[in-house]
Amino acid sequence: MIKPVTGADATRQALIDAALQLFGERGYDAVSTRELAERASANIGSIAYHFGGKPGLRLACAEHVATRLQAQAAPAIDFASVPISPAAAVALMEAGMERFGRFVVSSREASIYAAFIIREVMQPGEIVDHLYERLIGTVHQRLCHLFGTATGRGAETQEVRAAVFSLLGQMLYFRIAQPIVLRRMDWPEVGPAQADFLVSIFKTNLKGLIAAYRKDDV
Amino acid sequence: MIKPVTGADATRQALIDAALQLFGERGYDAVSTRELAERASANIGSIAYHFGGKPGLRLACAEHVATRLQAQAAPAIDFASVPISPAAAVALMEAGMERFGRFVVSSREASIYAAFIIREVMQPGEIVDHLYERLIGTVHQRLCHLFGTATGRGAETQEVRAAVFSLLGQMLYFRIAQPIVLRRMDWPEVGPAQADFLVSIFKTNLKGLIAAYRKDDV
DNA sequence: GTCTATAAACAGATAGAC
DNA sequence: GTCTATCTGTTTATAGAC
Repeated sequence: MIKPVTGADATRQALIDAALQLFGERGYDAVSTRELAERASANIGSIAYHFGGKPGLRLACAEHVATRLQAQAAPAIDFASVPISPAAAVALMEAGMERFGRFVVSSREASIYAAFIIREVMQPGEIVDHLYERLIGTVHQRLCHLFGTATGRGAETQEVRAAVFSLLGQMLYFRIAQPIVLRRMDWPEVGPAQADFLVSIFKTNLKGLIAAYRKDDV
Repeated sequence: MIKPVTGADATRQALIDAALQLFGERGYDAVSTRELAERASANIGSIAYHFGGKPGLRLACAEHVATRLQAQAAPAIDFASVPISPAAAVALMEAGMERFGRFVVSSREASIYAAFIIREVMQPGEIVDHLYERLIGTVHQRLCHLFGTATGRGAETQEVRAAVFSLLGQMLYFRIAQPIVLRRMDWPEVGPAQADFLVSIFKTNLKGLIAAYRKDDV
């Protein structure tokens, strides 16, 4: 099965790329099918043909995001199901922050995905159900295993679950609120130097959180 | 100057209340003026009369949010300009987390404001400029003073600025992503018990962050 | 100030030519 | 598969009655 770089599949992918960007930037309802087709260099009818309509394109975007982010996060969390030592758990999380955190704050791809996801999360519906089951739930669960091991707590305690949300939430915030962050930090953009700095902040925060939740410390 | 509870001012306020809720829930572009007027028990023409049009109502919403949140945050940060001891700074921040954090995660008002703000932040324009100058910038600056004092660092260092964003970001995240949090935590809602728990999480995170950034520790 | 009628532009969906 | 023309409903803005 060879995928052609042009033709139907190319049009389909161009529509998803255009939709992810525009839905993320301005929200699903604010984007017209005409603008989507124009951005994708396709025609209006192609949306109905490939996805059945605008809602179908929205769901296809969610599937694309889930697949791509799952792949991005996999190296950092795939070892999360096997038993490991607390020190190894800490090392895995730091490596994950280094890799995934940098991706989140500096890549254009993550910018688009984060905006799409947060807009769906704010407007619960079938799309967010899909994202939770295919992406958010499993990633969070595996991170809980790592954080629970690192702190000597049960992976599925309420404290660990909430702490992992704190970790994920701050990363998402630095991505979503980047215009505000740039302004306050006096940065023109998030280039390599700024990404390095933010990754170091994430690591410091991670260390602080692990220390604060470590079982024998509380 | 006595404000009438009915008449022009009441209509104006009803429109702002309805707009804040609907803009936050579905986004500015997704809400029609007809629905706004209906929710506010007003007529469509009143939006043009009181605000000049839909964009004017949007700006009025931002002003209302900035004023209300500024008032909510004031008790926690108003002492932030006077010199205080590190221990006093820590105590002020913990008290602020207790008060403001509980307001953020459990009040309906904060839910509406947070959704409105995050949508504007994601779509930079004149509204977010207004919010930054009237609310975000000053609150962040004062929190930097507290956090800088608590950690023995300069209030305007990059590390302190970023750490304060981490603190604010996690609170905003728990509010914005509440549907996801409820699902993962197995909560039916954020009632008093859940709010207590989340506040305790915020406090633990604050302690962890302060410890991680304390000057003599790094 | 409040409310209604209407205008001009826009939306998504679809039938059908190629 | 691609593209266009068109249908039906909805959008914001506005003019004017009360």
